[in-house]
Amino acid sequence: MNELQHIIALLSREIVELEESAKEQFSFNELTLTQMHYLETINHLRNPNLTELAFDMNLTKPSVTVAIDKLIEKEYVYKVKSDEDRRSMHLHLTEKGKLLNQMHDYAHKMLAERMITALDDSELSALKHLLYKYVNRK
Amino acid sequence: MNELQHIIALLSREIVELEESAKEQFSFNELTLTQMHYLETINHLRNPNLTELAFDMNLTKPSVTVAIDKLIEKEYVYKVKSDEDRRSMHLHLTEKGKLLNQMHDYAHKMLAERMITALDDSELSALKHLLYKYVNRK
DNA sequence: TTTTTTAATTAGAATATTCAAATTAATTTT
DNA sequence: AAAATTAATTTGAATATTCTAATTAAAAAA
Repeated sequence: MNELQHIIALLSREIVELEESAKEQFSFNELTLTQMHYLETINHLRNPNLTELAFDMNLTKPSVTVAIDKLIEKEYVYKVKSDEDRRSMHLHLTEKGKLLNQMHDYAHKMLAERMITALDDSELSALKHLLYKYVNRK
Repeated sequence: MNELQHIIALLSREIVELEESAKEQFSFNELTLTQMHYLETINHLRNPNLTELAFDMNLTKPSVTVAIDKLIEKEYVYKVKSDEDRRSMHLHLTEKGKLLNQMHDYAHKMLAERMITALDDSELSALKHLLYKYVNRK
């Protein structure tokens, strides 16, 4: 197999593991995997309305309505009626829901720290520069 | 925020997106998110028995028995009775279940290709070298 | 060899997840 | 202004997910 692809596979696996252990640190234990996925998607789409969320997740609107009701009940999400279209409800994460981001931050911080430990200053600066160039490609 | 951590966040997001779009390429549509998670974990643990799988996923054994029955029904998994302990059942992915790995490979290949496109030869070789050093740290 | 422990399963029940069909309320088209 | 469309919800139902308690069969300990 392509060597770069192999290295990416290892790195990718490490990121997944860090995210999973971060999830255990934070007390998201009261949420199912599916509910976590709803929160992730709401976060990623930045306050989508219900139709947008359903479309992105390949689910029907009734399914999403019911799922969101439960996340509202558990205080991870709240709805805001749109001013432009009074039929439309935008979904927001509550402070509790936003812990999700802290969880991701924690995982990313762990990886950054491991890189700092594993590489010396010049290597680290070179890696940072190269990854920076990659993620900011047009 | 730490700059390296920020770059890692972007890279991490990109990997997640590539994995998700790879999932759509392959026809795993007949599986739920949870069932995918079972397959991922079986793959990662390399043919665990039921007890090991339940422990790793923080679930009870009856829950896992039932979930695995469905994945066997759908022909993604099969069980093999252990020779060392005839009570124990080891879980294996079928050929259909192993498509999961091809899916991951596809996502990693996409990322590798994007890196090849975004960087020139010397940059790419430097990046490969640095990531190699990182993932192979003791 | 009898007792205890362990791996997995079965049974039965609660909650979660999802959908199609019908409804309500607001917006857009005619 | 009336008709058609659209966003979200409610209703009712099927399947998935999970658990506790009880059972079966094999292994380990007494």
